[in-house]
Amino acid sequence: MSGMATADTALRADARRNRDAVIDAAGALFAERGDDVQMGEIAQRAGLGVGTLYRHFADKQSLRAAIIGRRFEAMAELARSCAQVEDAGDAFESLLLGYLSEVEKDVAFRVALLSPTPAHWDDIEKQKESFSAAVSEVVDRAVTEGHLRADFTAADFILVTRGTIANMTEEGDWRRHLTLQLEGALTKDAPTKGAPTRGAPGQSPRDSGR
Amino acid sequence: MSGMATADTALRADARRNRDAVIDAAGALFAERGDDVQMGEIAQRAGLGVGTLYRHFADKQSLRAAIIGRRFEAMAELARSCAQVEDAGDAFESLLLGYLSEVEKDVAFRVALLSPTPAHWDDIEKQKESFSAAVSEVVDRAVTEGHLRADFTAADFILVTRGTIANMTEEGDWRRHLTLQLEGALTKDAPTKGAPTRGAPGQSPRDSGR
DNA sequence: CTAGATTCGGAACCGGAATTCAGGTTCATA
DNA sequence: TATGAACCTGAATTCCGGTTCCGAATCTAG
Repeated sequence: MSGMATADTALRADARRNRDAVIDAAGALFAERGDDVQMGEIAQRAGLGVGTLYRHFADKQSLRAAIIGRRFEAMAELARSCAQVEDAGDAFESLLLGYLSEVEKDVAFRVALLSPTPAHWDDIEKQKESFSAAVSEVVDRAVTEGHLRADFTAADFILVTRGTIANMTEEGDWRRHLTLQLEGALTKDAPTKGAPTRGAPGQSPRDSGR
Repeated sequence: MSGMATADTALRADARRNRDAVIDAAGALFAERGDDVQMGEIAQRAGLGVGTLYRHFADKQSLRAAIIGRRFEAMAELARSCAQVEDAGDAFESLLLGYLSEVEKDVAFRVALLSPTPAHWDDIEKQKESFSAAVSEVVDRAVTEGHLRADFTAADFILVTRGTIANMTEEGDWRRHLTLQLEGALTKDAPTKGAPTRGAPGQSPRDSGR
């Protein structure tokens, strides 16, 4: 029931240093180009030989898992910290925005978030749950205080963010999408935008985005 | 109407038959397992040798493009047909639901919809535009008649559907996500759920076309 | 029915990327 | 400092799936 993960196994000083270098290099590269990065490139960027990567990670898959794991860990951390924020609305907002802006920086993470979890990932499944729990806290509080529709849940948070993430591409502007979703998710007063419900005097159909 | 793409080039009878077989096989396989299907498997399922696939398509990429192209074509068709529906609300609803339920059946199509278009795809870009135009018609009409928020556009339709598609996975239930989005996108009455605000005519389990 | 062009089959070929491994090198302890 | 375990390197190897190639099989015009 304890130190199981990767950590403390008394590595030789240089070994640990190198392992970290690998993680950094891989993290950066994956974040930038997703999965299409080759082991050789990672090694190079870390200033090491490929063999070294394999001394620390069984295979590419494991390396990636380690990287993604970190991200999840960080997100769980973020969620926990947001759960401490006084105002429920602020807590929710900072979680939502914080999460998304973090995700925005990492292609590989995005891919991981959009694809069904690859089975053997179950140690990451842990982190996910931890994250989910914290999110739940924040969401529930926001619901209770009337910032979100009464039936909104942590699962919905995932749905909404996943949707937004799917629109983090060249053309599709995810903030717009988020707004669209929120103004339905947010409790009905929505001061954010001026979305007039009333009669619709002719609006010009040909109207480009912003 | 006009004969367009690759079609009628006077192929030997059996050749055309085989080509169709390839398209069917590939279509089914891609729809089921996305990109991780090998040429050999497609050939086998079509009851042909790999060589034959290459007689009809330059490479795997082209084959896939052909398949995806069909789907887009079909969607454009769907959109055009929905544009004919009398009631603007019904038109929008049937387009939205029709589109999504079609997409739901095809993994490869989903992937194509979520990933940035691979450059050389430009003949597909055509179909996309055609689709987009028809969607625009439907959407604009729905907006004018007050079924959708005034600033809703065809681009938003893409955002919303893409978001929904991203949630077409094992656990995440996309219908719920769609509801969440709609109740913000739809003009402000939304009584569907036990939301704290007032209510008006609903809109969730509507009828389906006529 | 026959010749010649088309099309088919599928084993062999290839390129690219992950993974291995046989030394050389570096750390840490006595 | 000396010594051996731990670690590193990177060329060689393995894997894997797309693509090619050409004799064999099939069509169709005449």
